[in-house]
Amino acid sequence: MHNVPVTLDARTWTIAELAAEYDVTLRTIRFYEDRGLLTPERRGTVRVYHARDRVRLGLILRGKRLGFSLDEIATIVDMYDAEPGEEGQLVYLLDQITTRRAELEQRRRDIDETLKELAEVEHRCQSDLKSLRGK
Amino acid sequence: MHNVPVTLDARTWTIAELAAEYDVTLRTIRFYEDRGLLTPERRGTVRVYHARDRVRLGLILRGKRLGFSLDEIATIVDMYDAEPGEEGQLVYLLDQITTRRAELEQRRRDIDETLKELAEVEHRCQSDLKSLRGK
DNA sequence: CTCGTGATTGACGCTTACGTAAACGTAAAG
DNA sequence: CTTTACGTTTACGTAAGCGTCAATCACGAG
Repeated sequence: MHNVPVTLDARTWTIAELAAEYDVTLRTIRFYEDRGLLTPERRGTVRVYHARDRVRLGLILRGKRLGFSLDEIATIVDMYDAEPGEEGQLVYLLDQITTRRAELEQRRRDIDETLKELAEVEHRCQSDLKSLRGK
Repeated sequence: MHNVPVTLDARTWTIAELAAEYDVTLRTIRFYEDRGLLTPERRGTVRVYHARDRVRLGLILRGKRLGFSLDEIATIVDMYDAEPGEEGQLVYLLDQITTRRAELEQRRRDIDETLKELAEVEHRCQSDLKSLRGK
């Protein structure tokens, strides 16, 4: 079903390449590894990042933009490549999804309200500007 | 235009009431005051919160849910009750609004993508569950 | 061999956003 | 007057999320 070819897609990245692409520091990437969010291959002592790591980094940063903590991001990101596993695991995952979805929908409501109010402030500003210039 | 009656709406709140209503600690509310986000009246040494403060607290917490830092929240919240002021100020405000709107719209895109992907994971889980039970 | 480039591991520092006492003030109730 | 409830300031503690050295290693080019 969701089996993925393992060795096709042989492209790899260095830590510096990923850092440049996503505009974060090496320190940040290594920190995410410390926190268990990334698990690059080691070739000797050096880190080698595969497509999987690259995708995960993208997910992590998106999670950050959404205001999740790294711990929360960990549980979210881990859902993406969870293996089928046993029933309990699946049920747990589905529960997590429900929770996260509720949070995200709340955030979207917050955003919409804020955008609406910003639009009002903007209108105020613009009419204030007009009456100031039209004076 | 946007003048508001000053003394109507005489209802006030204690710090504990606000804390209970918004489910935050007293410490948190006082901290926001330290950071200049709230400016309750003082009756002697005691803090007295008016409708304005209550609204601002709501805005602050919404900003937090959106993942803004308190500094960013400060600039956002301050836009809401900015006085007409001079032209430069208005232009600055309009610029801020543009910036914040762009951020919020990015966040909304992030949310929508995440929701979409969560839905996919959910489908996977459910079909996995079925094949596990139907087995 | 040596230099430069890019990588590594500590380890300490810093900011944000509060938590958590400690010590004290005040006002109404018993 | 003492207790109780609710408030206050001061101040140190802490977790998260990195920044910023410093010292070291590996390797290809000259």
